[in-house]
Amino acid sequence: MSKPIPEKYDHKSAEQRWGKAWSEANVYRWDPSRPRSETFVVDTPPPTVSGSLHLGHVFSYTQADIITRYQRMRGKNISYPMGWDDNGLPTERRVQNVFNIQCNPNLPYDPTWKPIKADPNSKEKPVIKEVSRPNFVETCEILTAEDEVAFENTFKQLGLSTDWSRTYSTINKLCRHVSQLSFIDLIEKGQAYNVEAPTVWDVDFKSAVAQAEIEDREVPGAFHDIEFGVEGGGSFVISTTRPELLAACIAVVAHPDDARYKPLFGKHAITPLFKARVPILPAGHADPEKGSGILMVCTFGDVNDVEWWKRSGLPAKQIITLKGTMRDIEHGVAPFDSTDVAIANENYALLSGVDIRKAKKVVVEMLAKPGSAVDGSGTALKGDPRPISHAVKFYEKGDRPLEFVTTRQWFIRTMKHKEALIAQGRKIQWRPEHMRHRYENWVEGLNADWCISRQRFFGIPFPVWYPISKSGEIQHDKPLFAARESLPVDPYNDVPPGYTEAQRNQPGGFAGDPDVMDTWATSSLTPQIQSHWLLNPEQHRKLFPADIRPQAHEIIRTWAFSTIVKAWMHENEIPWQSIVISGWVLDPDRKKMSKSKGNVITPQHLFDEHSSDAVRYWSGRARLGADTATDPAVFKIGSKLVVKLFNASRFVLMQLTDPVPGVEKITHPLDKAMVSTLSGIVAAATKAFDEYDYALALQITEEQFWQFCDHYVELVKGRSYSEADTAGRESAHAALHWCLKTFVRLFAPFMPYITEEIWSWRFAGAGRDTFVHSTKWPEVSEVAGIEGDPASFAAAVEVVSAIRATKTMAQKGQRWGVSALRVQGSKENLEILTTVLDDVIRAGSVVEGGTKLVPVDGSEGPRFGVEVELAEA
RNA sequence: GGGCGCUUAGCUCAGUUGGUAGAGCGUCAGCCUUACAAGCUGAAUGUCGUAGGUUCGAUCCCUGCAGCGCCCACCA
Repeated sequence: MSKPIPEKYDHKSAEQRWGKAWSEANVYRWDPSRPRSETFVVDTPPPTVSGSLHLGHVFSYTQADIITRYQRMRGKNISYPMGWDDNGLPTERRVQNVFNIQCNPNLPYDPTWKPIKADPNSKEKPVIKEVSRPNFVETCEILTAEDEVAFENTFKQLGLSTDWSRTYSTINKLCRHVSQLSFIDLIEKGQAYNVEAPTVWDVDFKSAVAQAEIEDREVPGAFHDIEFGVEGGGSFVISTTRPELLAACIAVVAHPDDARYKPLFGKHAITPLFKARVPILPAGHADPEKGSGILMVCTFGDVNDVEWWKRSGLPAKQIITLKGTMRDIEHGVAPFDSTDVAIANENYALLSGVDIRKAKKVVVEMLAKPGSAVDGSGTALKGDPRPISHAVKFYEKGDRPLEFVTTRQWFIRTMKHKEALIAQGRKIQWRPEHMRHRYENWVEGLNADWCISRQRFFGIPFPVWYPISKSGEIQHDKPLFAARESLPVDPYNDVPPGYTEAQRNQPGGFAGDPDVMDTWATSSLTPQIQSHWLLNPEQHRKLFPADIRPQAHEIIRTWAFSTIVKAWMHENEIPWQSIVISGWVLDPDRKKMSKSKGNVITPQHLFDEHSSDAVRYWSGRARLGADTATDPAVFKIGSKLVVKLFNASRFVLMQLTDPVPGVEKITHPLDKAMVSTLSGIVAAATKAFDEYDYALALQITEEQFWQFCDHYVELVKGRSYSEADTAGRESAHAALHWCLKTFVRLFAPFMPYITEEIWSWRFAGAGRDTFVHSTKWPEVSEVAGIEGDPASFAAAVEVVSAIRATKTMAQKGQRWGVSALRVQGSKENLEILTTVLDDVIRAGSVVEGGTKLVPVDGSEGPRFGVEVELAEA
């Protein structure tokens, strides 16, 4: 029953020992045989496998783990697999660098090829080898597997109770399968489509980007005042920050009520340099207060341009290429329409093929030249450019502003479903509740459908081919979709039904879709990946929708949003009952921890120095959604608590008889009071946990635990050691045992190692009770019928504290004797005190017969007046 | 410009049916007390951001304002 109790606690060996024991006993395995009603499903974030885990991961994953451990102790069958996000751009770049390879999707799979790591110290210019997409994916899996081992070790040391037997990675076959199924399903439901249209485009990555991946950055710019001519005479000045788009100008607009420009509406303007004849029209989005109040519409400068162009029916003048250069004049794009083709051509020749950053300078120089004005009388550029600072859209991983260019992309319809998506969000419990606003705010602000295609190589391909006409044109409007049964496919290595490989890229043959899916197109399916969705409908019913989605708040607009979209479109469901949002980890100066700031803290040395339990304690103290500063003091408090738990448990357990009396032996009023108080804590902690307020549960548990150590254990010591008072001793032992067992269970979700250690000494039993993490969460019913009066405990504490204070003021040790103790109080309060007076006298070292209780009237002020007389020696 | 959150002791933070302010850390003073000196005992510390309002009474409810942080939008 009981094991020898060690004298010192070594957290490092305990972490190793218990980690191994849990794993061998499969404590965290999901049991597929149990029904949905007994199951608790966690939709864990798959961390991006690149670099290392930092304290932010530790913080948020711990919070989810605490909730999950609580649910497990409540008897739930936990489904909690870890995933690795190794899909997408970060991995693609690393694989390229580490192996000196590049993906060429046009190559066939080469089963004999093996990746070789490049020497990172080599001074020679690397030779880049091109490999097929399947080879590239395999290489990626090799590289990420290494990181995944490191991640897994860190998470295991942290004590995450994930089911490591069910780990997935977002590029693996299962995820490719589910992602492609999702795509086909959305095609069939009419929610996915492809179209050639102006799309947000990153010129460095040469890929489309979704609205969710765009961020604003404040950058310097300058207003350039450019004079336009008016057909039939006259002129006006436009202020623009993007003079390089002048050649792409298709119209000029001003606000319908703007008196300055009203007379011009319906007329035509003539652009400088290119002498294009463009209409002057009213448009609501023009702000009379901004610039000169009149602006040019270019194809395409911003969202307004795109919107306006779509409605106008005017032909686009696309002058920016996918590479971020001005289109070549050879392709016959210049001069578009012009009233003076020769001059337009001459001017555009200077821009042809030029990088857009340089093009701005070139255009400005041309505009500043005498004679550049439309009527030839002076310069078209009026005055000097006026520097401003303004927000510009960037791809979140990019370095150059985004452009709008016309490309063919796959989209998922979100714009027309805003209402439904908000309604779905309202069916989900958000913790903290106010995070729901972020979601609704985002949905309401959507201005484009969700673009899911990326012009990258590494990722999940679209299960799509296109027929090629006899004349060699790829027929994008007649896509050939893979059959569901054939998934997953790679259209560059697999052949569409009815074709042969020989027909690939041939007139009359077919071509594979070259794009891959956006990472979020896969991450949006994490609940369905865990449940195996269409691949295993029975398992899906047991695991979908999930119970909780833990995640960070900055990815509400990406991960949470896209997951809600998919669950709704596929099955008209919410993906999870609750979404619990963790806050950010801030450095001690309250700045967000991030790689780019260089203030990232890695967890390993914190584990070593303070123990995993202490680091978890720090995470558990922070409330959901609250940004939390890294405070070394809190880690210290955590390790102090670990040590205290160890010492107090050791002390309590060593004084207990074997076997320990059952709770029915708890008869002493002080013991009953302690038990009742703690049972109240159990009820409150349980309620807090059910509302995902684990931090409150920890706070009240911790508070009560220190009370237990400082007061109860001290008060009860004498009785516990007593030879004479058998009933009193049994009562004390039974109470100490139940209280400690209860504290250990209450702390278990937060500090899995120290609690398991203590559990093993005396509490471990068979089956479910083998481990504290599989045992039952404490329940009030365990001590049903024991109704103590917490006031008696409080009375004892008050009087003992007064005795201690007297001794401390007298600079005496606490063992110093008390020759006389006089307590004044109301009759009722004295009666309460009397029930526990024996413990008070022993704990305070009061001489026999030295105690006097004096009843007084009135109950103002403190409950007792305590006079203490210290013994001479 | 729209939205959200925060503002309580030197520091980190608790404080919901509104009733004379709490914890830990730190500070100070003591104490080797039948576990724990990585301990124990005790002490000091706040016009609860600001200005109004509601109320017998406001840290808590309402309004304005300020500072900090975040999300979104605009960005010619």
